[in-house]
Amino acid sequence: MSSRLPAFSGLTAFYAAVRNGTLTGAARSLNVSQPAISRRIAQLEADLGCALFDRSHKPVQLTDSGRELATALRSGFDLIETATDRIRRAAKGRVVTVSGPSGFVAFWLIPRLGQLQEACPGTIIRIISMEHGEPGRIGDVTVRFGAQDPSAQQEIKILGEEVFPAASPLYLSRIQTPLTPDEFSNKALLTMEGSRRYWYDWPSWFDAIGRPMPPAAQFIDFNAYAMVINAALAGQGICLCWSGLLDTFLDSGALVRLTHLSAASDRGYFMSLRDGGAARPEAIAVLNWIAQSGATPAPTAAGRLGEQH
Amino acid sequence: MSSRLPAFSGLTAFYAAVRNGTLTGAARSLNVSQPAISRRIAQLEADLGCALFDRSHKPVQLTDSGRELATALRSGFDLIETATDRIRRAAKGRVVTVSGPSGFVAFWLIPRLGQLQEACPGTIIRIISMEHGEPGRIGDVTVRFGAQDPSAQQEIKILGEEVFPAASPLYLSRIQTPLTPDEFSNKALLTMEGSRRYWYDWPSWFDAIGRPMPPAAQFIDFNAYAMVINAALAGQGICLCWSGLLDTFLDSGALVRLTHLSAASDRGYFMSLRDGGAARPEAIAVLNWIAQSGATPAPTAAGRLGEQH
DNA sequence: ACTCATCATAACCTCAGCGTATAATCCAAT
DNA sequence: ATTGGATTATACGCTGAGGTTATGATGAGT
Repeated sequence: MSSRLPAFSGLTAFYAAVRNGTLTGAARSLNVSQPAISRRIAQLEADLGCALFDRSHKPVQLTDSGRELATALRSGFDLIETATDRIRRAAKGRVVTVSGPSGFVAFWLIPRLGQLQEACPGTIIRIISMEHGEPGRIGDVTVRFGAQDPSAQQEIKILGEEVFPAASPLYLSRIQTPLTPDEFSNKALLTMEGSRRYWYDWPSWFDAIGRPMPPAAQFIDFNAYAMVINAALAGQGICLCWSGLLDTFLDSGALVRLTHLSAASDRGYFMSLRDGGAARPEAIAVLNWIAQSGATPAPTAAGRLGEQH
Repeated sequence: MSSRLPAFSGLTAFYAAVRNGTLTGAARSLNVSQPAISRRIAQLEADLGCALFDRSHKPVQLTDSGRELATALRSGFDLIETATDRIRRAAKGRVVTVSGPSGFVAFWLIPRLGQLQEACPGTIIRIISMEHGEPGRIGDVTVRFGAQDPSAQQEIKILGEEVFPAASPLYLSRIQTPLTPDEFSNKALLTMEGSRRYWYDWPSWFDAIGRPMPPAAQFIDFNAYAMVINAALAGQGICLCWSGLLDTFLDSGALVRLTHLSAASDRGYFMSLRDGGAARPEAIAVLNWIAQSGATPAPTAAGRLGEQH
């Protein structure tokens, strides 16, 4: 590009003044101070060698040269803005956003991200971790944990809730093994702080397996499930594991299941498309891949979304 | 303008890369370093959400998005550049550049600039001060000092060379007045340093009036006539005055002519149009105004340029 | 395998361009 | 004619955006 084009800071300041009617209005619209606009336009006028505004009036009025430049800038900027908008939308169309509870994201989704990317070339996966209770639906594909909601739009259950205790070999090496639930007294039990009974915690787990809560258990609280698991992996105590969520750690032996006993409910991880039937094909492809990779073998009666017969 | 337009620093860097074929070539053409171009384009790509160049090749190749953006930028920048070029040329057409010896500029032309502007509304007068010996012709209207050049294109003599000594009242109050040339001994004579005998200096002035150079005169040298006159105005000595040039100071009494004796030659200030008969009307108008304002009443035989019967 | 050109990134530096303060000026209302 | 408010221009001080250099990674040609 020739150096004959003026500095764009001046052109954009000038054009903002044209559209806003005053230099003060241009400053507001560009989020700078009014003197900044004044100087930029003065520099542009020095470069061009003539006034673009008639300053014998307040607010300023365009000169003939200013009018000519404004027309060219409108056309030129519109061309560029239209092209960049199309490019941004095309790029955004290749982005599929998946949101879910932080535990699910950290321990189920992210470990499988490489496989997901390979399964969906050309799609950029964007992940948003959400805590329980955050409002609304964010992202093209949304995963939530909870009970089935019969009035909700179509959801796929990808993991049910089956919970059992586990600990790391490091922890177990410091205490006798195997450790049965009856022997949890005086043991460190890792738990989610501020639990709202939307999932099993230690008391409700023991209740579900029909055993009393062990006396003198020591609770260590965290405010995110990822921190609970990180503490368990570090050998700091016994955690509750959701079946299917921590398979990578259980399979690798980084965590060891402590008993065949488990508590189960009809809750689970449910996945849905924010836009339902109007979802983009890229989003449907991501949802289908997650569904077929989920530990729960049987999807809900709606089956795979997007498939037609 | 919407904030949706990307930063122009990125757009211009990208477009320069497209036109130059490589980022390195873009850096050269924009006079910045190659890393600066690299970062600017990276920021643009982050804003747009996609790659504009395919970097698995050297040099880089445009992606589909890059090609689309390049097309839009070519059109948009061309519109803007064409408009700004027209505006610059129109503005430049209103500019008439007058060049002349620094003494003439400082003491004759600039004091009359207000009147000239009033006589030529819509014309921007641009003045270039030149020292003797500088090459060529600069400016639409050129004033030179020297002898008439019969082979030169049409010139108007605006001031002849008639030279006499003068001093300020401040200086004269410190010495006896009136001061005749015979009494210049031991007086401070202000002179142009490095005089090349193209105009009167003190020795040649005394020779011209048929009197001996006064012994024991004290010369104070300056390298510009304007400095000589400023020193005289400040009461530091006696200067040589060119008639017609310093009328404003003589008329106001800031300088006082010391003798009716003067030296004269056929040299003088000659004015011409760089473009001769092809000069723009604005330039012709400026030349005519200067000619009619000059102290020399009779122009050369060619008369006023640009006048038709 | 080697060499060269091209490109990306880290670390450091500085001045272009910002904001604030304030004065000048136009315009509408009184 | 006066006044108050809005708009614009300019001086001064400050800082972080964007430059540079150094250097490593990588593609392409030989």
